[in-house]
Amino acid sequence: MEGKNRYIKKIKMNFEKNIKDVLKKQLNLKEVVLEIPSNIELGDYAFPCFTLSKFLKKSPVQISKELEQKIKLPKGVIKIISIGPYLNFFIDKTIFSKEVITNILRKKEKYGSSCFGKKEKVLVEFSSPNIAKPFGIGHLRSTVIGNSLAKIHSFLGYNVIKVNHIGDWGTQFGKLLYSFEKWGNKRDLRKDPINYLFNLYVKFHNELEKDNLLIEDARIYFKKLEEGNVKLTKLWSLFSSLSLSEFQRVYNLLNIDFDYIQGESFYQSKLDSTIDIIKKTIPTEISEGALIVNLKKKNMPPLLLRKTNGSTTYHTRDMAAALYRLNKFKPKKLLYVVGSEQRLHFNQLFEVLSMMNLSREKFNHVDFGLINFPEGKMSTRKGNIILLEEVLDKSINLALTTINKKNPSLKNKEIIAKKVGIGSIIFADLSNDRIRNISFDWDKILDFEGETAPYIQYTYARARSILKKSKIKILSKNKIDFSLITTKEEYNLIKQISIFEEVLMKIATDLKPHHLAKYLLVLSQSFNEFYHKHKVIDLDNKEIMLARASIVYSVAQIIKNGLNLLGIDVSEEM
RNA sequence: GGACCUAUAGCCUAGUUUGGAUAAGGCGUCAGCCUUCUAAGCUGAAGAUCCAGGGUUCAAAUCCCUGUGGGUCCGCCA
Repeated sequence: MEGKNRYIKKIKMNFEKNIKDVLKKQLNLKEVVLEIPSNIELGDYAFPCFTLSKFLKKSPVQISKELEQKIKLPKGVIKIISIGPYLNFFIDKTIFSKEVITNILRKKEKYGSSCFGKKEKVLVEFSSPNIAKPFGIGHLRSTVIGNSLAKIHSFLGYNVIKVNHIGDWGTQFGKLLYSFEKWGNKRDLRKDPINYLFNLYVKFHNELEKDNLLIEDARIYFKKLEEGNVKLTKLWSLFSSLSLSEFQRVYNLLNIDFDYIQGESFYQSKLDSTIDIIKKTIPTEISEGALIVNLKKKNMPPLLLRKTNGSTTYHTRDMAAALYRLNKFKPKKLLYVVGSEQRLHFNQLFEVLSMMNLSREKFNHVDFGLINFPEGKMSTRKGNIILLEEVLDKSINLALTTINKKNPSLKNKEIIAKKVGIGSIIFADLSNDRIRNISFDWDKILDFEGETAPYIQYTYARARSILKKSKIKILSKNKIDFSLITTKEEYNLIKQISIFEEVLMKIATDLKPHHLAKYLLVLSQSFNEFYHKHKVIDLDNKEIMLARASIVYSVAQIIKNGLNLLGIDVSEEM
């Protein structure tokens, strides 16, 4: 708690501490707990009197009433009122507003950032699409969650390493190489690489249903690949480079980049030594001809290091990756942004690492739910998936249509449509707790009203438009009279603004970006309420105009900073 | 058979980790608001046995137990 305060309490006046000190002295207690009232009109802090009633042998209502009479005003507090069993504190809005707003005017696009992370390294593994398969809507989740977590950690002063752990190895490539040799040719491959390979993959699975011995052929092909068969390796690397250049299109669209693209194949040369280290450090055994780490004591199935035929599994490659990353980057935290269906896999992996005395706490499986069709599961193998590019394109097109309808004279329509269309898709994913499954619905994902990115982007454009029309230059050296901030709507905004940093810190702890998405929605809602109730541009009262404009400026700045941390762009107009 | 996740208005969700003041928001429905800073907006109304049943507590959507529904996973796929 203390450590937390050190980083986030840039505000000089520590209202909370002042109130606690006075209460502690008055009640002769070592510790008191304050709450934030549910309604802003009930005050800024509240002290519940329930627990006291036991040894004071009075009702909480009575205690609260007596305290109201006896207690002296803490510094920064202007009013104390007993409301039922609570003692409610109202702080000096002028001081509070001044400290919050001056802070943001000073820090601008850095507002909310800090040195909380102390430059410690955080490795984020995310996106990780599979070569030779289309970039489906399912891969959106890891991509945008990982990107957002990476950005937020950087913003909080961590040294972030972004790794794209491409699925480019394993029996699936045995299947593909086998299929290509049997049914494929290079001329058709060049025309439309991913679709062509994808169709081969689907064909393989169709054939597999008729003849389940085919899987053995696939395993043999993968074994040959692992052993460095020249012809297959050449083919594999052709598939790989064709796929990567297609993926790059999606990353460009989403404006996402990586520090390392190290697919599973990257660890191939490190597998033997990895197995050696594991064998030396912890007990392993041969079971049904395969090399395993037995995890029965941990109530888990074994970790499979080497298959009966001698080739490796993704367990082995993930172990190699973990050891390599610990050794090379010495990270404080490692985040694996991978779907929740792999939970057991990561629990096994982390358990083995912990058996090897490699600190378990560093490793985090940032898991998330599936994207399903309302009628059931999407399946790459069966070929019923939705392409991410298709979703993005549709969304951008719809945004363009909407602009033409609502604001036909707007300049740079295409650029803005792209920001809105893509932002909308990203936000739809990030705005709910990642653990929940998502039921894919075209109508829902192509909706720009209500709790969506366009709603927030629109709020931003509104705010910027006011500032532009007011012709006021908001500078940190401006003399702003904060005592003119008197309305409920204004103060509500100041309160919202003040907790931005706390929201980011929470995300660094529980790794859930939806807190930020929900925060930006509430901030935008509060702003729109304010917007409709109070006029900012008022040429008769320049002082009030300046005070209100400083709030408008601050809200816009936070929306910009916040959306950016989710990987979403804003536009000055829309 | 076992393990993990999940359940909040017609629908989608926040709140659950850290128990407190009338359970919050969006979609949809109904009634209003554009000659005044962008209506992708705002105001109001209707709409909730917080899955069920027990327990702990002054106080439970939140903690504990037992069920039920849904999802995911359970060595040679990743």
